[in-house]
Amino acid sequence: MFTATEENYLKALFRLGALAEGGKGPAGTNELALELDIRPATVNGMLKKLREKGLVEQRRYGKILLTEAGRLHAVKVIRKHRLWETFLHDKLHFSWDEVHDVAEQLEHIRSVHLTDRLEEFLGYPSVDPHGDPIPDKEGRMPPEVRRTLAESEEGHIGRIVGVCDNSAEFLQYLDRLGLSLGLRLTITRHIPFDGSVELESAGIRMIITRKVAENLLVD
Amino acid sequence: MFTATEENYLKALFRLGALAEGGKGPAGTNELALELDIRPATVNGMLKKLREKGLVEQRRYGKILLTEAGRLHAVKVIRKHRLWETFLHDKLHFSWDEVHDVAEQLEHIRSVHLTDRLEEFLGYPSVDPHGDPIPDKEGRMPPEVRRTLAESEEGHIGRIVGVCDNSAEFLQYLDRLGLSLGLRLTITRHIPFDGSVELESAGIRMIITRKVAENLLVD
DNA sequence: TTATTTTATTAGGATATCCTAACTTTTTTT
DNA sequence: AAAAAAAGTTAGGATATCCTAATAAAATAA
Repeated sequence: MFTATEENYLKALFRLGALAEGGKGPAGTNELALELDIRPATVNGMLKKLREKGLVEQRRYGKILLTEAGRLHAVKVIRKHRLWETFLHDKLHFSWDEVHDVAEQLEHIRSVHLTDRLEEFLGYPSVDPHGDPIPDKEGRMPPEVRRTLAESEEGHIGRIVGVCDNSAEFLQYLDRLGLSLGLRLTITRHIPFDGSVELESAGIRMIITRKVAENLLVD
Repeated sequence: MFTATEENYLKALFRLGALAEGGKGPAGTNELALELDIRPATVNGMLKKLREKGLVEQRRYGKILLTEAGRLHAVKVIRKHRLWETFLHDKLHFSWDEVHDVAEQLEHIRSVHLTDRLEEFLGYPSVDPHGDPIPDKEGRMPPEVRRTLAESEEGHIGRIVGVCDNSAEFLQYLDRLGLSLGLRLTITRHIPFDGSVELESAGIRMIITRKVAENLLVD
C-alpha cells in the first residue's frame, strides 16, 4: 500500500502538527524538508504523489495538510513504532537511546496480525519507554494521562507535561533543578519519611521535595 | 552494508547450494532467476554488483558460487529469519503458514544487538517452527539433529530427513502413507499400548506403527 | 510599494531495481 | 559436426527516491 518513504513523510507531517484540527496547522515544504533532512525539491515531488494518493492536501504554492486518510496512516505507523520500542525495551532490555533506530525500521513491517498480536503480548501498554502514548487499533491517540509526580507509582516512566503552580518562583526553581517541560524521567522511589520523590532522568538521579512533586504533572 | 535485495540474492544462492563445499555446487543465472522470480537479465546485472562486492564468484558465461563472505552473510540472514519465525510462533502465536512472510521482512532489520538479544529472549532455540536449524552467532549452521520418530518426544516439530531402512518395500509403503522426505510434522502422541505414534502434518492427523516410526529420521 | 528575502517549483541528473527484446555463447541433439 | 535448444548477456526503458542549480511566486522589509 505505502512505501517506507511515504510513511516517513506522513509521520513527519504528523509530528509537525499538519492537521486540519488538533494540530499546529499546515506545514510548509521547507519545514517538512528540514524535518526529514531531504532537499525541498525532492519533498516537492513526493508531495505530488501524496496528493494523488489522497494523503495530503495542498494547493500550488500553498501549505500542506494531512487528510483524514493521511492522519490515520501516520498514527498507525506511530502506533507500530511505539509498540516496537516497548518490545525492545521491556522484553529485549534495550536502553532508551538504542530503541529508536531499530523501531524506525520495524515500524514499516507490514502484516495484518503482527501489530495487534504484539500489543497483546506486551500487555496493552499505554505508553512507550519514552512516555509517549500508544495509539489504539482504531488510530485513536489516547489523551495524555496527567498525574502529579507525587501520585505516580514507583517505576513509572513519564514525561513532564505540565505544572500545577505557574508562579515564576516555582518555574525558576524547576529551571535550577534542571527540570523542564518534556523531560523524560523514571520515578525510582517514594521516600516515606518526608514524601520526597527520587527520580532519574538522562542517567542522573535526583531527589525532589514533596511540594515540588505535587506541582509537577507527568504522563 | 547490504540492501534487502542483495540479501535475498545471497539467501537464494545459499538455498540452491551454490557453495564451494558442502553444497550442490555452482548455480546458473536462469536457475537463480527462477528461484527469485526475477528475469535473468536483471539477475545478470545484480550478479555484477555482487561480484564487485566480493560476495559471489563467476566467470563470464560461467556458473555462480558464493564466496566465504557471501556464504557468511547468507547464513546471518537465515539466522535472523529463523529467529523471527520462532518469535512469531512461540511468543505471538502465529501459525506455521503465517510466519514466513513476516519473517521475510523482519530478516532485513539491521541492528548490532537485536538478533543476539532476540535469541537470548527466545531461550537459544536450536530449530525454528518448521524444524529448520538456527545458525549460531558465528554463522555456523548446526548439524541437523537426526532422531527416529520413535525416539522424539511428544510435541516435537520436525522434518523427515531420512530413513534407516532403504528397502523399496519400506519406501513404497511410506509413499502410500503420504510420507516423503522433507515433510514437516508434529508428533502429537506416543501410544503406550503398541508403541504407535500419532502425528500431524499439513493439518492431517495419522497414526504410524512403531516399526515405521523406528525407521523414520526426523530433525 | 518596490526591493529583498524566503519559500516553492521546475529542469536535468544520479542510483537502485526491475522489465522486454534482441543477441551471443554454450550445451545438447541429431 | 551442424542444427536446435538452452543459458547467459547486452541494449534500451520504466519507476522510486534522492540530488543540485535555476527560476517563479509569495511574504516581508525598507
